[in-house]
Amino acid sequence: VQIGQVAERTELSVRTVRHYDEVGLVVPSARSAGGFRLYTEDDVAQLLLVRRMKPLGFTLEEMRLLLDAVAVLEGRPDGDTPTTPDAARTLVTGFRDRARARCDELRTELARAEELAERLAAQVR
Amino acid sequence: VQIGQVAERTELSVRTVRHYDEVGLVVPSARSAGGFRLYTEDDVAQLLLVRRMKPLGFTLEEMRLLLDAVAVLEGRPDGDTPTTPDAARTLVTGFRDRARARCDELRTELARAEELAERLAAQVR
DNA sequence: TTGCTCCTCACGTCACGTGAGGTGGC
DNA sequence: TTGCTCCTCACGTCACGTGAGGTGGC
Repeated sequence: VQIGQVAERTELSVRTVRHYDEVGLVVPSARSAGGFRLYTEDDVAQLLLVRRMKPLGFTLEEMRLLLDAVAVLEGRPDGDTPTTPDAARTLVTGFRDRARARCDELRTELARAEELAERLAAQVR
Repeated sequence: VQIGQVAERTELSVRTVRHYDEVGLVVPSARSAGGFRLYTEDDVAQLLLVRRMKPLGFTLEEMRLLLDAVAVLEGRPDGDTPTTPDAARTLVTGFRDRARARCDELRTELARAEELAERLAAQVR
C-alpha cells in the first residue's frame, strides 16, 4: 500500500511518514519499480505503534530502539539489529517504566488543561 | 524575584523562561540595576498559566494573544495591546473551544498510551 | 494525453538546548 | 575575594513543514 493511504490510516502526515523512513524508524518493506514507497500491514502496524508512543515524549531514536527490541522479543530479528533477547527485555522494561511515569504526568497535565478550559469559559460567561 | 526562583516554582527551565521573555510572551516587569530579570507574582502567575496551556499545543504566539485578551477582560489593559473587550471575548471563546477539543484528544491519547504501557508490560512478563 | 500521486533535494520553522565569555550582588 | 547566579550572543537540535522541479502509473 502507498504512502498516501498509509498517512490517512495512521493519521500522520505524508511528510511525517517519509521522515520516519529517512531516520530509519519505520522503513517501508519495499519500493515499486518507479521508486514509490510500499508499506506492508506490519509496517502500518509499526506506524500506529509509533503514533501511540508520540504523546509519551520519546525521541524518534528511542522509539527506534524500542521497536527493534520488541521485534526481537516477538521473534522477528529485523536483519541488521543484533540485539540479544536479554538486552531487549531490559530495554523494554525501562521503556515500560518511563511510559507509566509519563502516563501519570499526562493525567495531571490533562486535569490542569481541563481546569484551564473551564477558567476560560468562566472568563467569557 | 529572580529567574532561578521563578524557574523552580514554575517547573520551567531558566532558558525557557528567558525564551518567553525574548518572544514577548511573558516579559518580566522589571530589571535590576545589573540587568537581572525581576518577576512579580503576577508575572509568575502568567508563567504558570502558560505551563498549563502547553499540553494543549498552542504556539507561543497564540498564547501571547490569549494572555493579552485575558488581561483586557480582567481590566488590566497591558499598555501596548489596544484590543477591544469585544474582540477579546471572541478570541477567548475561540480558545476555550479549541482547548476543550484538545482536552478530548488528550484523553484518547492518554487512553492509548496506557494501553501501550500495558502492552509493553505484557511483552516482558 | 491528462490528472493525481508520488519522488528527491534543500531550506525554513518552532521551541528551546548548549556552550562561550563576561558581570552582579550577598 | 570567592562563589553562585545571572547576563547576552550565537550556533545547534529535534521533528517535521514547505516549496521547487521532476516522474510514475492507472
